[in-house]
Amino acid sequence: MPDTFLDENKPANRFARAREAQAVALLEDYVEMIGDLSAELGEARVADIAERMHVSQPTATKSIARLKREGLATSRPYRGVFLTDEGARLADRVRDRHRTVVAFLIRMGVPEDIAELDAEGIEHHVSQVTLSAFEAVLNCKT
Amino acid sequence: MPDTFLDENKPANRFARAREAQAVALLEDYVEMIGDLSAELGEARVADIAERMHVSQPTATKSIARLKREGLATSRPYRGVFLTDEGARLADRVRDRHRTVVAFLIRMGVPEDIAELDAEGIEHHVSQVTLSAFEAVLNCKT
DNA sequence: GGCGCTATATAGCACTTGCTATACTTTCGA
DNA sequence: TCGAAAGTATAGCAAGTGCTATATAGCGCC
Repeated sequence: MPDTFLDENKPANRFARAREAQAVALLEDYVEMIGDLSAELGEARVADIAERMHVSQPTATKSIARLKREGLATSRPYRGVFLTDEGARLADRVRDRHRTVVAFLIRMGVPEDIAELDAEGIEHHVSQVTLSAFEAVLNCKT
Repeated sequence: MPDTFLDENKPANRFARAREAQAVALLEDYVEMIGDLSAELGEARVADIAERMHVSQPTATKSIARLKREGLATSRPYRGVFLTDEGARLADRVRDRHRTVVAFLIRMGVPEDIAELDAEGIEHHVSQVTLSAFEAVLNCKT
């Protein structure tokens, strides 16, 4: 699994690409969440992850299993979940991207609460090129 | 099923909302595609839909069945697929929204081909408020 | 009119992401 | 220390979206 997901692969067409991005979106959300919890509480417990993701605890466990399969996290039974180096890098990138998208939407005149909601869906589909364009807008046109 | 999907429901949080949008995205893509094919060829055949969506023909059939369940399309065995009034309205809205998002990204400096790719994923997560903000940018700042 | 090609439908499988119910471990207080 | 509460894992189910393989219907051509 490459360090960056979306930008490497070039699926057949825009629909296939969007499907690809959607499959990765969940992983990105979980990784960011685990990173946040680790920073806040020192560790990420399954129960906390489930609560914040608004899913049941077994659902969280199942998704965490996928994170482990993908090499993004580790965990031992009845212990907390920890990000691998790769997972931590992904979490940082996801968090930065989220902040950029939210800030960009707000700059475009979108109310903050709606910017936050929309960004959660949009961010997973923003390529590096588009993200850079957003950053350019944020930096230049004060 | 309301005429507009995303903007009506208010799921528990941003993650639930993003999941909601994702479930609707496929329907939107199919509906838009069927609308396009009907306009171009006079009717939308399963084989053409499958080809353009880059999925197998049985997969297209299954998704069309869901469209029919949701009241967005109709079809008789071994005949073409047709949009209901509601489906046609949705198709129009989806097409307009897609155009707006693409145009907006291009205005932000994103190359056209990348704008097209990213828009396919982004558009399904753009609320009416954000879409209006995009339109405002397109109209005002010439 | 019937034969074959094409289009469509159906069956059956895999995987993902949800859920509830239940079993098991850990932890903490009495 | 031991038992209950809390946390975690597992089992089993549903729905959605993919796929391949196969059956069936429609259509055109001889």
